[in-house]
Amino acid sequence: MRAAGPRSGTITGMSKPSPSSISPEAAFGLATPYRDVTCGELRAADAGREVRVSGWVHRRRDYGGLHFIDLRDRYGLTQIVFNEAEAPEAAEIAARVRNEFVLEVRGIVALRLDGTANAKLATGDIEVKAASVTVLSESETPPFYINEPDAPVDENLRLRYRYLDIRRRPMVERLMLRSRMVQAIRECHHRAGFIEIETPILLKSTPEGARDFIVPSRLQPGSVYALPQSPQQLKQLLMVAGMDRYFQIARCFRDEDLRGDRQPEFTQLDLEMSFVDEQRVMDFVEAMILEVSKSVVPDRQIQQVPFPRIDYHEAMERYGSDKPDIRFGLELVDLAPSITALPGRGEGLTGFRVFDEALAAGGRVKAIAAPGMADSSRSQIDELVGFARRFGAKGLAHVSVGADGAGASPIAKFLGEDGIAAIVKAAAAVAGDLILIVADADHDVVADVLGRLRQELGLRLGLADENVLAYCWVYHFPMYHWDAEKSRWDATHNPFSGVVPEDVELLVTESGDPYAPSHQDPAGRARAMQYDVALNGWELGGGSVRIHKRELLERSFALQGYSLEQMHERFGGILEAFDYGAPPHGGIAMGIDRWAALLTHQTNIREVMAFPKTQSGADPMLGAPSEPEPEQYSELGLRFVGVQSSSTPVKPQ
RNA sequence: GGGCUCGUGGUGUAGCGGCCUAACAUGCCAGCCUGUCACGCUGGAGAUCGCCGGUUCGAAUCCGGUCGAGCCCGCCA
Repeated sequence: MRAAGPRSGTITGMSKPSPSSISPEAAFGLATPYRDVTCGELRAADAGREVRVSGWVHRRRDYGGLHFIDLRDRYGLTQIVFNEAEAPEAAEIAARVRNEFVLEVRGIVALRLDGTANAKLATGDIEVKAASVTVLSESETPPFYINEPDAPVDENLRLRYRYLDIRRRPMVERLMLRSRMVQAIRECHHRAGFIEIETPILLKSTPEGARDFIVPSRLQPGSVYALPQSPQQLKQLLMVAGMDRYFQIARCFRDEDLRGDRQPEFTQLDLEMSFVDEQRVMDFVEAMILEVSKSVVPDRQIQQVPFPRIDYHEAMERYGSDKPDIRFGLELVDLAPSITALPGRGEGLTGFRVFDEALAAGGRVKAIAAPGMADSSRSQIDELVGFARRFGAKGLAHVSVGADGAGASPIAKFLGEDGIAAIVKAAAAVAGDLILIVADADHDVVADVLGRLRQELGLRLGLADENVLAYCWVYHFPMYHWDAEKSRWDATHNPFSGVVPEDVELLVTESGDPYAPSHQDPAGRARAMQYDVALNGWELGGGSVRIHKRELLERSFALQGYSLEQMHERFGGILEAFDYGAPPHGGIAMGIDRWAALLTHQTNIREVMAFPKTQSGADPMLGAPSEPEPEQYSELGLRFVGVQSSSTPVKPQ
């Protein structure tokens, strides 16, 4: 089983490459000095061919004088037969080979014996009768199953041996799908006249948004670069530069805590277009998304085309989310109109103090009706109450609808039978429903809690069809939200987002001093020319038509609490650029990892990344992050003085 | 910064105060087997139960700490 002696008849081992003598087709082909065909391509029609194949030993079946080896590569599996009677030398090697050895096999393609074809394999009609075999590489016993796609493996172990994990079929398929996806994206953009431009990874730090990753400069000790959170400013500068349509598959970095859908480095499809309005950007992006989806996952049903376009306020009212999962209903219902109009209570009162106080404070009482949950146990209800409390609700009232269609509830003693009946009617609830009610003075809390409950219950109750892709747009987000701590209006998405034309006049302060924003400012009502695209309850991407006039940009920045000096300190480059003829422009950024995850039925973007990090930002395979060498410190003029947090760097193994 | 869950032969799990000299499956090793494809049969090796400390007559099991992983809140668009 040690590598067989010198190989004859192949060109491996040749030490002096000569000028090419093969055709471009052959050069682009998969054949190499080690193989004529891959492990996935032989068919019945190939019977009789003499071939070389190379790959990994996927599985062995040993019958003494007869050995089967399934040889594996990225393209598939091919069964190799070693027969002691026909090729004793090869059979002897085969008997001693183990899983994950790398072999080169020469032999004849043969139809399998009658009744022994394997319908589960694309190559199942044939096998290669081995004439000779070379062990190209031996392997230790792998630390987990590579040949059983469904076997669960501890994720840390997978990451530590990622190169083995990637050999497993599900990972191969996900990475191949992602590659096809990016290819389809590129094709769409090139067809639409976009040009792909790379932007720097070493950028200037901006204190806005997420925490930057910092790279110290050796040439300018004491100064740092920042890794891009996104190429936002650069793509706008490319529009000023007249590139008209730019895109990039861009790596982005954010030094924030990780989640299943968040890694410190991730990939965005970043694009920007000149001379466009919201409609034009959304039209292109939607067409591109459709084409990519159809090309990559042709069997997945797309819920609605054209994609629904939902106004932000409507999204919050109906779904309690700015990234609604529209595969199912379970919509939020406003109960206030029905339960404040009943006889026998005071004007506008419901009789239930919790509701009345919320409404009196300008809040809301809203509900969802969960089908089939009326018979929930006390502990199941308690669990839902706990869920609601985690997200800021003070409580969660419920009404269960019995077989007769009548509601029963602990709060019936406050609301009265007619109050409960009004709730059942308003919620359009039917027998078996459990109506869940949140009341709060803060509308955002009501929407958020019910929105999360809606999403959670939609998945738990199986209301969301896993095969459906439900894309939708949410547009006209508020320009700003009030940052009480810093006493300024904070950009909801990005500080360059444009305001919808009819709201331009709202970009003023109540005091009249543009640098003295307050909570009462009309700016709080201004809507942005900003759109997000959501897929099955995940935010896939977001963008906007930008402000391209310097005067308006300065007004918007003033509301965001930037003095003139700060504005120039942070955004001087782009402000100056806007003095030299900026075209109207807009664009979007989409999370490639999230998109790939959703297209492969994953809930975790690590599953579509070749080398992701753990939740503590570590790479268990490479041992990153690691301590720098002392020379690296001194060259950069740095010294480690300790950290306040308790996180400990991971030691390389 | 916080909450929850998990850590037992190579892998995945069971065991949750004494009956554990730690079980099962698979993998691994050896032998047999010429038509299998998760081959089969026989035999064998392999874990001081993440680590440290405590409680107890007795700890894989209970408690505290710590390290690591995952999910979530905060954070992040």
